[in-house]
Amino acid sequence: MAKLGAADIAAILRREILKGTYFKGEKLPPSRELAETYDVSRNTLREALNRLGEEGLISTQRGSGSYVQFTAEKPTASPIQEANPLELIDARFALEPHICRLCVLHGRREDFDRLEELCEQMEHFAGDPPAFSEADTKFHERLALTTKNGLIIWLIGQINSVRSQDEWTRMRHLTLNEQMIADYNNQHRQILNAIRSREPERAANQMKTHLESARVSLMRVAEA
Amino acid sequence: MAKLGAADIAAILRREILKGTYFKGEKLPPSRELAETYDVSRNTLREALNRLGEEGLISTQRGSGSYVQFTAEKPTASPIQEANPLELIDARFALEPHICRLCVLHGRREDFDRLEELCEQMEHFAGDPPAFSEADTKFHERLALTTKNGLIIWLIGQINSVRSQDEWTRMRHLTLNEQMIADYNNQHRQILNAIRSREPERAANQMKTHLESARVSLMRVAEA
DNA sequence: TCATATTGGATCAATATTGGATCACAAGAG
DNA sequence: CTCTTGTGATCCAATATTGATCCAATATGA
Repeated sequence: MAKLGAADIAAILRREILKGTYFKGEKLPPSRELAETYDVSRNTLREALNRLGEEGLISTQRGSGSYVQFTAEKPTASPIQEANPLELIDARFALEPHICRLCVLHGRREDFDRLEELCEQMEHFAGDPPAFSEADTKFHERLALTTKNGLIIWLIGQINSVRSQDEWTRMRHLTLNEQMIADYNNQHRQILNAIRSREPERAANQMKTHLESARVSLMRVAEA
Repeated sequence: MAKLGAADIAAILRREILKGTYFKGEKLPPSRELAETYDVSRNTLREALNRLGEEGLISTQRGSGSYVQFTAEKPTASPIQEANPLELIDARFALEPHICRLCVLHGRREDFDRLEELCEQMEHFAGDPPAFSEADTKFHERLALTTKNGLIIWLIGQINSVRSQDEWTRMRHLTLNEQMIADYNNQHRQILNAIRSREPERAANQMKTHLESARVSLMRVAEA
């Protein structure tokens, strides 16, 4: 990265403030610290702060610090909403295989029965992609619930609420022909069987296979 | 972590309240306790509470405590805040090994250099548990950043912001003797080496080993 | 009810941190 | 060359933080 000047630093900080990283009245890090963060001298950094001060974005008080004066429209937007489908599937690749392992550890009869039900639903909806897709989502949510780990359940919930989920769902429906659904149903069965027979690694691997199928079909659509 | 001041504490608590972590009327922990939690003097903490009081977010009653006055739009009920340390480590078990794989895929020279720096920092702080712990957190954050996956970075950020993180940190410091730190440093090196030599599975496995160590020492403390 | 513990309120001197200011020097652009 | 910009260093002045101690209001429980 090229060496940054006062104007660059001012631009960076200006964007941070306008973006809403800080609430109004919050204190910026000390000038010495910011200088180190951006790898410039404190003189340069102070010059940048002076410009922001002239713009009225911050006010700085000797001996105390610099304080944000600007009120952002929507403070702290969640970057989660901008995730793209490929990021999403990588996140699933991280979480879901291990979720399968935890299902083996913490799952009980009734949990497996519910998963069984959902499998049957999905098979029943083999000719109805939207209905199948809905049941599929429930199946993955149910897997998360079976871990009995509140944090993981929450994480999966967050992932499912990502806005790009819509796009993902749309793209998904494009790939969901009967053959694909049959494959997925088979994979879901494999996963459930592995969990039922208490084989954590096999369950995790079946999930990886499943996700890999999903990724491949996703990329095939993405190219088109 | 840089030393926190009254403005920082106020910012942290303000965000918690606005986010809806506390319900209206709920009592905040005693000032002495909060002071210890954030590792500041009670004077500083009281200064922070005073500011929140002037903003009308809380009201404090002498001899009784400080009470939240603000009603959050959506009382959140984010179950993430009640995660216990074991749930937390299971979530890490899910995410971090795969993060290592993604680091192999997406990491560049400069990413590895930064990780290298953090490794050196941790080794340098081998005799200073709090400083080591801080660098350790940064190392894991940096791994997430190296994936270049915004969603995963966000997920790790969420996990790190869990309130029980404090408890986890506290318990952690109990186990951090020099031997433990030496082990961790070795494990971090192994992880970094595996990533550098582009061996995704070895990197993931090293991370599993690392997390397993952490889990074991955590459970040892939990029993005591 | 009353004794005790807990909680917030307040003050003070010592120390640490922070922004303000200036200077000599170096590098690059015109 | 000259002018601009950034650097590193140093010192200063304003402010913040600390740790300790005591007080006052409230909560708790016998």
